[in-house]
Amino acid sequence: MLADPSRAAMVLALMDGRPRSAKKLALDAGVTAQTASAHLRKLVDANMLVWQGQGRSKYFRLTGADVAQAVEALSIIDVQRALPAAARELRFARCCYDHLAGRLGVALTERLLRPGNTVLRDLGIELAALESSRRPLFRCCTDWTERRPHVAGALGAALLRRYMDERWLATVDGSRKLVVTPAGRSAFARFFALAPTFYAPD
Amino acid sequence: MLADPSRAAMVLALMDGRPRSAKKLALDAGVTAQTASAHLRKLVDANMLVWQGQGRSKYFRLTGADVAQAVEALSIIDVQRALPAAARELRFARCCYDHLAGRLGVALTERLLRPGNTVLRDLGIELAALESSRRPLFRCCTDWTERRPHVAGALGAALLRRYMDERWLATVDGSRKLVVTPAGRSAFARFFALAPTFYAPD
DNA sequence: CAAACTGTTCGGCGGCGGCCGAAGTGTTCC
DNA sequence: GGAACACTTCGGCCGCCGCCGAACAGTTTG
Repeated sequence: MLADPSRAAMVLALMDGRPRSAKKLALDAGVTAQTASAHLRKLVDANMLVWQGQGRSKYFRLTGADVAQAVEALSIIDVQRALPAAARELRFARCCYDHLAGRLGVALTERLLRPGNTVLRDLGIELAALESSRRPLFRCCTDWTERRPHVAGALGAALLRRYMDERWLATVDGSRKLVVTPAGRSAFARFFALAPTFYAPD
Repeated sequence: MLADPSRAAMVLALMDGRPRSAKKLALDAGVTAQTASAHLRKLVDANMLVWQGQGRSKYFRLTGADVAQAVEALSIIDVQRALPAAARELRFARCCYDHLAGRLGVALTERLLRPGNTVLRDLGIELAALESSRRPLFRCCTDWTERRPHVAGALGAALLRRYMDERWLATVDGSRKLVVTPAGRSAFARFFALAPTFYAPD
């Protein structure tokens, strides 16, 4: 499924967890609508995508976070070689379906797990409320560019939602890439004790 | 790379971490030697396999445990559907490169993490000795058939080695599949408090 | 040395599958 | 109603790539 460049482009475009129309995905992949239609059908048959009709459009999204994780896992092979510039930026911060991944995701997770920290309380995140959802509260999702864990599951999703709501992170041209806003730097410093030097390039 | 059935068969055959000759891999994939040679060259160029010459033979193995994990991650999509009989058995216990995965791997890991347990001491496994190696001592590798973590890294490898040395687990016809011996049942009950009912079919 | 064996390169065949143009269904908007 | 739009189906083209047979290079065995 992912071996075909067009299908890979479509799935990659959906990696931020937001639905897209068939037309948009065709443009992303650089193929005509009828070619895209065939590909999307295959991806749906393979249980990787689901869709929802709305008017005359069909909106597709990944079946679940696990599909995104499987796709992320594949990046490991490319990591070995020199990365193109665009991919380098992805390493710093990106959406993995509905939670935060990359260097930043790993660093924040590490702070979150430090004994005695009060990050969740400071942020006002209620674990009890999240536990009502059917999905697991906490999942450790191995970050394939960093080779270290970051937080996924309901908590991971709630945290990313919060970062976005507060405008600490912003999306870049509709891709999975994320950038830290000035407000975000200040907030991550306050809540997570993240030093300014963290943002320096390698 | 993995989209081709022949290459997939070769990589799958190497998932237990042991090297195999080009000829053996050609047989596993059901193709002639010259076809296999072309595939193996591609897999090496893609940094997925490495080889080592020995006499007139070339022995191939996976580049590392991370490649195995990426391959494991892909199985998630198939898990959704009805599994063929052979795959069902893989779910119970298998090698993931050099450590134990599947239901059994997850269960033993869970016991290992219980507060106050003395499993490592009982087994006589020296963490200090493992720390000398360059690879991480402990890695949490998400089990893609169980969706729960099992132990990887140097410790995971040391544990599997121990299970095999003690003949608690045995390989089945050279595949990744593992079966628990009678001695293994008794040992896992003693050291890990694993109930006999654990082995009952779903 | 020849014989046997492992792995490789070369050349050519064949088929799967991705691609598009054209035409058809259903929806929205005026 | 008709025009514009989103998506699908059909048919046919084309190219990539996996496959093998044949021939070749290097190693082991007698």
